[in-house]
Amino acid sequence: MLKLYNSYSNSLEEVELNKKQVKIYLCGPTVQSSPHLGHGRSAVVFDFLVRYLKYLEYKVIFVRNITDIDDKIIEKSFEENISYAELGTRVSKEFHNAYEELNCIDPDKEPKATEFIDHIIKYIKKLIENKFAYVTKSGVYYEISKFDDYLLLSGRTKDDVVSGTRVEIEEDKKNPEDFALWKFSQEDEPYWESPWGNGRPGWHIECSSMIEAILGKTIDIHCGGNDLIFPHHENEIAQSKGAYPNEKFVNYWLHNGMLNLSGKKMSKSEGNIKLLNDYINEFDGQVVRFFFLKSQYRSPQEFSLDLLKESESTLNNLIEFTKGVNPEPKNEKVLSIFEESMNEDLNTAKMLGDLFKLINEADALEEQKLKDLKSTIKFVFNVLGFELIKKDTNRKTKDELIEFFNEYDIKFGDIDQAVNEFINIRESLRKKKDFNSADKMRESILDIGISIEDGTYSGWSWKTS
RNA sequence: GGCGACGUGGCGGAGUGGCUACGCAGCGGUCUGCAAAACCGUUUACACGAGUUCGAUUCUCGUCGUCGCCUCCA
Repeated sequence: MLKLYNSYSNSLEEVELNKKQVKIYLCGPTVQSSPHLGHGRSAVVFDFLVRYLKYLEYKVIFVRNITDIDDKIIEKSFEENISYAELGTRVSKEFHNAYEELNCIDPDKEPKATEFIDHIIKYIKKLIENKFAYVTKSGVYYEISKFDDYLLLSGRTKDDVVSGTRVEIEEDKKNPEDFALWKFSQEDEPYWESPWGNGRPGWHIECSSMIEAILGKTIDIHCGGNDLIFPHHENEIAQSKGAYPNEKFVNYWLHNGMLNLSGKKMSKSEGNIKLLNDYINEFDGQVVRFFFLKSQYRSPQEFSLDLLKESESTLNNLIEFTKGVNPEPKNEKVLSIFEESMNEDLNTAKMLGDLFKLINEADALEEQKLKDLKSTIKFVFNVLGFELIKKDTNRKTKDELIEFFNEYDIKFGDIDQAVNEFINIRESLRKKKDFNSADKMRESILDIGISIEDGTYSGWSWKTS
């Protein structure tokens, strides 16, 4: 039985979902600057969720939005002297590239705020009709005091929020804590026409509106980073309940933990951001993905280069262990470890530990059982979006390879042939006990990412690293 | 200040009222011309103080510390 931690009830709940249709919405990025590792974590951990639900044979409808208009985007586009749309398109591409490298499955729908302006306007109209919103000289605002259940998600009191309010207080707001649904545009700012004046949507309204437009009034699971709990998700609830007071908005709220750098949250405001693409390029999307697997999704997770290297080692060891078998669900123990761990609020860290316990006992197994163990581990990792295949991270060009092998009078045809000839030359040196030269060759071929391992019984083997 | 989370071995990170997770790194060994890989072995941690208990890292209270949110954030 799948249990998930629901932020709304602050407790682990046995989830009840309809096999035929599970509606999931994940708050995606504001496309204002390049994706960082925190964005990666959110995308990957909820990708684990979606993949696991599919494994359990739920029919999932997965929506992840793109916020392509907001204050920051406008500000940034002014700085760069390009349009908000140009900036948004460019950054969206970077996000898509990163998602692909991380092997996150594409959402069924990926709505953009600017594509739903009409619907957003209708939504705001409804809120005004329902007396939850009012119009001023600067925009349209949601009136918090009209919504009794405000702050049930974050567990605050309204007094806390008022005292902590740090946003510039608009003169014409009824209460400082009221938030904008529609902001009238200033000079030069992009705008859309509305019944109240030219402007743009506020940050929170797009999610309520797009969820309704695409998934309907009630969804099963709403995900996002835990830094969105307040105010973003709190305001989404206020909007959705304001528009449809008698409908349940979200059944399960899931929030992932933040990524820390030396104990501090990685965030735009802290300025301690590590860009996703840097690490995807240096390592491999799968290594970064595996890094996220090593921690339970709600825990804060510590990031450092060394920890990423550690992930690479661990992943490579798993790849070595499962080498030469096809992914198949054969070993019951592995499958039960997988399901029991995932059922406990997607405890991927526990799963990994328990699987390694089995691997450590594997030497005692007879051949077929060992093979089944490997197959099943490979299968389970496939379900979670890993290939367990060594990726060729060697970025040498063909010309560089030709040049390298030329040094040893080897004509480069393909890599296997060239390496074989290389090894043969080296073997003859070893036979002549010219170990100095042989060791030099072994050393030099590391430059093109190949390590040669001499074995007593099997002669030698080579593998790319 | 308010609300919340957390403090586990060198680092990371699960978990449990009693059965020394696990990973990575390190160290020793087998093997090897050497190295690597592989395999074997190895370093017995749960902030501190008190309480409950036959027994607490796990429950309760207190202390100290760290972190998050308090309308920018995945």
